[in-house]
Amino acid sequence: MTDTIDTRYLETLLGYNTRRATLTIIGRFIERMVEFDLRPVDFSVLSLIGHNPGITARQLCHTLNILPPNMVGFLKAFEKRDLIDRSPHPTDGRSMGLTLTKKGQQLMQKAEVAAIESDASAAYPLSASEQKTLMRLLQKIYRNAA
Amino acid sequence: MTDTIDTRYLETLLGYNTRRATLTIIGRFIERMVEFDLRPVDFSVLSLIGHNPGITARQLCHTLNILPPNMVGFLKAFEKRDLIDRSPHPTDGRSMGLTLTKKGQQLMQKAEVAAIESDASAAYPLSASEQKTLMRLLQKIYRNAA
DNA sequence: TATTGTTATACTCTATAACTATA
DNA sequence: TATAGTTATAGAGTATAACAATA
Repeated sequence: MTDTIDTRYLETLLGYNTRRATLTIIGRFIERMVEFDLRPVDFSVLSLIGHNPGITARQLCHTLNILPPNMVGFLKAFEKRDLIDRSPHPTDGRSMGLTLTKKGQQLMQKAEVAAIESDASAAYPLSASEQKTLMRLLQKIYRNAA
Repeated sequence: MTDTIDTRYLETLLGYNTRRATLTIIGRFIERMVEFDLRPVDFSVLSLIGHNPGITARQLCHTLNILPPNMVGFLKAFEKRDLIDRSPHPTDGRSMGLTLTKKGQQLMQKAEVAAIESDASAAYPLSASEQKTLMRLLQKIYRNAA
């Protein structure tokens, strides 16, 4: 490994750069979430339930691009950990409305603060204005996707 | 699915935004590479071999963060497709120097052009100057990772 | 003793088919 | 007939342990 590897071509590719940055940021996030026993997908699901009480599994799947069969296990595990409640949906007998339990709320309150801290630490080489710009440009890409 | 889901908190997170943008860009890349029968990881490996003739498997693993046992199958498949050659390493009898075959060079010449086109199409909502800025900010994040 | 490449294997993540209960 | 949730299962992708050959 004394030779230097030429990665200049790959570094001209947007996909390569976004992927590397994602790995850096998510890697840090994973470490930070160990204390809450949450993986990134757990965090996203619970955060959405917290901010959208009564949301259904189907809506979670659609929003987070998770296939329904893969959501089942997540929700089961959250229920077992007493982080969520499932109540009959008011108008649709097939669905269950999902809410955070008191324990779930307390966990996510701390986890969401930690997530913001983790992000900030990953973005520390960037100024506040650069961070704002970066978010704006990233959102432009995935919102305008054809 | 008539209700709107509130994703505002998640959208304040850098990790969420980079991941969503990565999925958009890589998704497009995957489609574009179908005609070359290359997955993203195949493209990265072959591109590095092309730009670094004589590179070893270990160097590829280190550069692309791939574990050695998982590289074995990739290289076997490339050899079977007559895309790479393995020659004895000049100074280290344990290693093999990897190079692209003529066929591999021809494939990657086209694939690298297609990759740039795919990137450009994913980045079309951004001006040229915004694209340059985005790359710079992303590189700042993964290069300065603590 | 350490490193390269390899085999075998396990674990996680993601994807598909098919079923039930309800709309 | 279509949709929400579920089960079972298959396929990628990623991880660890252990080995032979070479440094």
